[in-house]
Amino acid sequence: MIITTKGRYALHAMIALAKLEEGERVPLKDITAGQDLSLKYMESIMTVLSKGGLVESASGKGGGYKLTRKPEEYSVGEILRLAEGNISPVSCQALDGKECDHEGSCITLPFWRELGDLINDYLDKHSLYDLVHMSKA
Amino acid sequence: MIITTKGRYALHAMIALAKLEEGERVPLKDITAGQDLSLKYMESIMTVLSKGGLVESASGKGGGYKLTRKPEEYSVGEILRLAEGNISPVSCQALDGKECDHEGSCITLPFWRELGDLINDYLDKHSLYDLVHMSKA
DNA sequence: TTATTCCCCTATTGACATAGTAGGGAAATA
DNA sequence: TATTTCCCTACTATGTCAATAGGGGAATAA
Repeated sequence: MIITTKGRYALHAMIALAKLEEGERVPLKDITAGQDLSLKYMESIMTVLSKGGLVESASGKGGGYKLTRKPEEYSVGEILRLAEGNISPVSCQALDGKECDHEGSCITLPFWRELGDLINDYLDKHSLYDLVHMSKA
Repeated sequence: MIITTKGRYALHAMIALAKLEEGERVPLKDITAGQDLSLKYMESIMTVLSKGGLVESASGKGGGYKLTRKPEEYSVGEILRLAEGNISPVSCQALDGKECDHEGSCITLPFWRELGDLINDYLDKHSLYDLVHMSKA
């Protein structure tokens, strides 16, 4: 599985934030509401998104999270790559080219590389905005 | 990881068979030669390929495996799907639609579905022949 | 008949990733 | 003062992947 629950939670959180009014913030507990997982787990995910600069956080009363850009300025790819760490269809590519050097070069490597590119292209050409408005189609 | 070592071993075995002369058979131990994994493990993979009709087997002395069709008549996709069981980028799709029915319908589902289709299309449009001759390019 | 080779089944192991839960303390801020 | 993010740690449970190992049966060619 390339995309795990972690990436999906991150994406759903971003979608939730994308639906807010300009300037509005949402605290963790409201993001988590509805989905049955602990605040703590969602917190760890939001922290990654925050450190990566995809969302902005504010402490204290009235605080919470909000997007740093407009929904159309995020690609699904960057969100997922940040949350997942690594998105690649085969393990050979995941590692820094350490594996698969037995017997010189692997015949299938370019094939996997192209597949990886294909996937990333797809994820990059869709924006968060697209995702939010997809259901309306 | 969508594609695991199992799928890759299967693919490499098929590539090895594709390089044979017409009618020639290769026993398990020759397929495994070079790669450092047990006969038994490779055997389990070959059994799947055989049951799936992708290769033909013959017992006894002089026996072994060979392709049932020409290399250009296999798509990489069918080989991988057979070996892996399931190739899909997200777990929601992997299950028989059991999950993700919380709250009616998931916004991102069509997005994942399209990604899955994209991947399968890519895998299906490349043949075993392509793979064998890729390195010569 | 004997060696070879596939076929099928079972058991076991180790490693690693995924998927969470839980708790506490510090700092910011309305 | 309450709320809320931030940051850290520890723990567990489950599952999948990746193999290794062993044994018995059946086909088949030399």
